[in-house]
Amino acid sequence: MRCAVLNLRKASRVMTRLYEDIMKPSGLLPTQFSLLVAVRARGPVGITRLAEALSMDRTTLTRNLRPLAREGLLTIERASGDRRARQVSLSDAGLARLEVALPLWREAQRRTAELLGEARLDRLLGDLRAVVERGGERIAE
Amino acid sequence: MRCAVLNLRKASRVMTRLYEDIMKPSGLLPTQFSLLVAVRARGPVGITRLAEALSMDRTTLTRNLRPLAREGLLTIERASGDRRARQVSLSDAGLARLEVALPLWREAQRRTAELLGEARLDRLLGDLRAVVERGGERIAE
DNA sequence: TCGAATAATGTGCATATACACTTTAATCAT
DNA sequence: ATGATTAAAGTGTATATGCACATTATTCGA
Repeated sequence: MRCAVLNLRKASRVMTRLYEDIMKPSGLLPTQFSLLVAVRARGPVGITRLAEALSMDRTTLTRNLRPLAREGLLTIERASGDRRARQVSLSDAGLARLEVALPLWREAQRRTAELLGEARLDRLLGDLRAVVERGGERIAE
Repeated sequence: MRCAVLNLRKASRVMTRLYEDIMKPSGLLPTQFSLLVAVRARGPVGITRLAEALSMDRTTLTRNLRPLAREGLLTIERASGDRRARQVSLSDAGLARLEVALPLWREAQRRTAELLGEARLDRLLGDLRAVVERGGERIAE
């Protein structure tokens, strides 16, 4: 069917399984890997800001952090200034885990490019970003 | 980041919220709507076959059927021939619900086309289908 | 300064997702 | 015919997702 949400969700399921398979030896699921990468790129960062960067609901992020914090891959600490806020940081173990996962992630990327072709993949990524940019503004309401 | 699974999942979240908002008055979530449409198109259909059509794990489908069966929108009955199999069918209430939801779905489609432009949306749908076709074959292994 | 509005986060609940394992029934090979 | 294999489906467990509501702390206006 020519339905945007159905086709996005279907493709999302397929791609998630592909990355999961390849990245399994790292012990990280694709979402968890993305989360660690996002935290590494932003240094200590608040939950709300991190959620916005991932176009993810804040409360979803809170729970997605849990298994990673449980494993000690990142830390969630009360901020020094604002006592409401919490800062998420990558731990040394988290960085080490990322280094295990990165080659596997690159292999999954390679496999994806092989499936679709570089040009089509680039085009798809651009269109997906357009969806996020143009459709994601409701979040700020 | 130039990551296929991250961008697909992000876009999927954004688009899901957009459709959810618009379709809310129907009482159907996007996944549930897609499921009813898929059942309507296939008449009485087995769980495994339906799951394949949706690129969805069979056990996920089993659980996704539950709230719809609970509301009486579809029925799940033992097949006459094979006593292992179950047949999923759309009920009259399901059909009625679909007719409530369809105009809302069309509005969500219209809004999506407005956000991306017709041409870009068509291109995106084609690329997503390519992901499903080329990446989804692992399921058959 | 103190009460109201705002901001950052967490919880309860429900759905979505899928792997590993189990159960039951059909089919197939000998 | 019967034991082995295959096929259809369900369950246990864990993560992913987000809305409604609650909590706590900051900020801001009179």
